[in-house]
Amino acid sequence: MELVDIVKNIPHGKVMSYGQIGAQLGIKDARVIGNAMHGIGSEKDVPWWRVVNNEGKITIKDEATRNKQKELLMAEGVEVNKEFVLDIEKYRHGTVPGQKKLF
DNA sequence: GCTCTGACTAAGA
DNA sequence: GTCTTAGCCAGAG
Repeated sequence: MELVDIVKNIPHGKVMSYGQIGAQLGIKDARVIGNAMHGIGSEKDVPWWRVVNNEGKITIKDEATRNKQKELLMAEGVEVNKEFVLDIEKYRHGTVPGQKKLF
């Protein structure tokens, strides 16, 4: 199981948190996910934009990339604020058992 | 090789 | 409540 496989597994219009993905990978550091995600940012085969932090917020440093993610999410019907925040409880995918237990 | 940094998270002060 | 600290892993230099 790789990072890209999990990201690809996210259905259209849904999102997952870095922590969730990290949990499935057995990685205990969610930052790694984002770091790896930066590498696949150019990959159009991977819906990297469906990955946000645990608060449902886009915490990307690069403004251009952040803005692009917002657009892509909104294009899929995901409601994103101007603060780059979405309703994580509403759009979360993966139903992690005890989602905040692992971290 | 080793060190730094980071698209994070949870827990403690 | 907000702020700080620690945890821990993958690339880049």
